[in-house]
Amino acid sequence: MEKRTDYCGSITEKYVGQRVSLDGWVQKRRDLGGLIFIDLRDYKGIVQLVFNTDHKEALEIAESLRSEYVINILGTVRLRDESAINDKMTTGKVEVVVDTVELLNKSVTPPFEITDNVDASEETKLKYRYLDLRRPEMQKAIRTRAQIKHSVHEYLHDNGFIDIETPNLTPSTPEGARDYLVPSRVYPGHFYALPQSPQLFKQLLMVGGFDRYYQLAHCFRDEDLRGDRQPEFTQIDLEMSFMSAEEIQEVTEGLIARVMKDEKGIDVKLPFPRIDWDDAMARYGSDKPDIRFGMELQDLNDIFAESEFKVFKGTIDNGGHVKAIVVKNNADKYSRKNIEAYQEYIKRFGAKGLAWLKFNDDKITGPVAKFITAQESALVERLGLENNDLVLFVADKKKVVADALGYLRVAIAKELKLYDPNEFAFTWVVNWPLFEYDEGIQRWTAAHHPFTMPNEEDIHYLDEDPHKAYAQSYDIVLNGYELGGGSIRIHNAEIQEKMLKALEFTKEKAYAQFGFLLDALQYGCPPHGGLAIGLDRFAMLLSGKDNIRDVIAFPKNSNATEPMTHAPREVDPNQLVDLGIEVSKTSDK
RNA sequence: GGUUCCUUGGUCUAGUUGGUUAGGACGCCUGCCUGUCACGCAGGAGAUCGCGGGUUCGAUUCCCGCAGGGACCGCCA
Repeated sequence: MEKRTDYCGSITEKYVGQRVSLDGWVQKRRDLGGLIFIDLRDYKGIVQLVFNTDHKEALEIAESLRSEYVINILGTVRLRDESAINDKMTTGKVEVVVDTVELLNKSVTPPFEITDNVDASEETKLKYRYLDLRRPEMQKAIRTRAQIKHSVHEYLHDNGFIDIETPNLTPSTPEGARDYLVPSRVYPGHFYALPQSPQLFKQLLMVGGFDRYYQLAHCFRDEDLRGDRQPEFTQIDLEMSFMSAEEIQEVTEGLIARVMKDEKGIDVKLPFPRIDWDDAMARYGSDKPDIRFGMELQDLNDIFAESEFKVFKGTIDNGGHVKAIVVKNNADKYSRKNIEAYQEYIKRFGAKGLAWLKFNDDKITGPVAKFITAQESALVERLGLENNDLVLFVADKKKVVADALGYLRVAIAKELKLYDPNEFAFTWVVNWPLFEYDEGIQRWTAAHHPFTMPNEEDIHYLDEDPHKAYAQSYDIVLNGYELGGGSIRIHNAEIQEKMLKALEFTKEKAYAQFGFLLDALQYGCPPHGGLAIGLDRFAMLLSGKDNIRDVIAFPKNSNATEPMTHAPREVDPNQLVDLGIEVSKTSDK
């Protein structure tokens, strides 16, 4: 086997006349008889090889080559004839005349072609992930991810952060996401949990005197998957002592700016805009607003408070909201049928209906127009209606209005291409509520996590009316995705105990679960805070993908299984005996 | 846990009043071809129509159940 001198994708005019040795996979063979062309591929690209009767032995081997065979060749680079130039290839002006070829390995016929325009199903691609990974766009995405990690390590190292690993076998805590449990053999009936995040450990590192910690931490959450959620994922995890929320955000902005520069060549504008959580919900119907376009939600309660239109007035009288978005100059693109399809869709958020009207020739039309004639002029003025505008109303409870209109705003902007898909719009969402009400379990839970510091001026609410408190927490949002989030933590044992009490922890329960933290807070814990950025989502967005599967080498499918290795699998009964575990029949799937 | 859609050669798919030789494209195999790059030409192989049951003279097609897959809601401190 000849030592490789160059990569296929880098052979250009500069190489003309040079003798090269290339390794790669056979992309395509075009056999013209006494002349054979082979496209040879490596991760840098494809170059055309020529086999002809000048080198009969090589030609003979070339006849037997098939897709994905692995070969090494020796040959000479030459310019193609003017008529044979292929503008679609970066190597299209040249070709390599092969005199010697060695077959390094055969391949059976692959289940799908190794190309970016692959038409195989997601399932097939995952089953043959090692082939999927050979595709150029996958190579690019996984390499982008690696580059981001490299930039992160450099930036954080240069800024005095130290990389510390925290345990993966940790205690389970019932707050938050469902844990992946790992049974203990030594103590049957006892379990470790895989970390949902290194939260408590990084706080303890602050107590331990490492005032700038970071880690590319693997995290595990046993919850159902989405396009931007996998059961195991990686966080760029940061924690700092003696820093304010603003200072932590500044460091984070520097980190993001560095990655954007390294990976995309983009100089992002700093600082990123900040928006209060309350405003984000009111204006965008989302705690992770996509600010690349407008179409903000408009509150119309004052206009419709005395309306005869019962649907609106009734909602307002019951403490609900009437809000609308205006689709500018595109009313003609939306038929009654389109709008009813959207109405059907938003029912999943609990919306009972979708009222709408169109504005043309200085008047409103549509099914609800006749009910709101009294408010027409006020509405036209408030919304600044112009010809061919479409107005979509949702009247309901606050959360339903936000969910439904927040969804419609994004879906319609995407449909009408109201933003540049190559733009990267970062924003901070700050000043979150400290608590949120969980309808499912009928109690208040921590909006961020139980170790989040309330705003200074709200600390007194912890004793009086905890649910009025806002928190020193912040999310970093990119193009409508929650890229990361963090907070200033509670460093005072007294406040931490009040917080746990507000969450209805008894003192005993609090100590049983978080005793080590409560203890640590008493030994001179420095003020501290931090945040974590989802590496997978960041890589996904920088790669222009819409699923984090595409930036994870071996991801799970949407049912949290892995079609290639068939994880999770049943285990040998003896393993269960060792662990003192019995699988109940009813849970057997 | 729920809603909804899907499952036909290796891959992607067409297929309705229930009777078809289950059609196409790409891929694969054989032969021919010295300027192809979506090479071309000629020929060929390859499908128990996801599994089980039901209705029917007859089911890829209709019904029920199951399995697998996708999207979404819940869930994701």
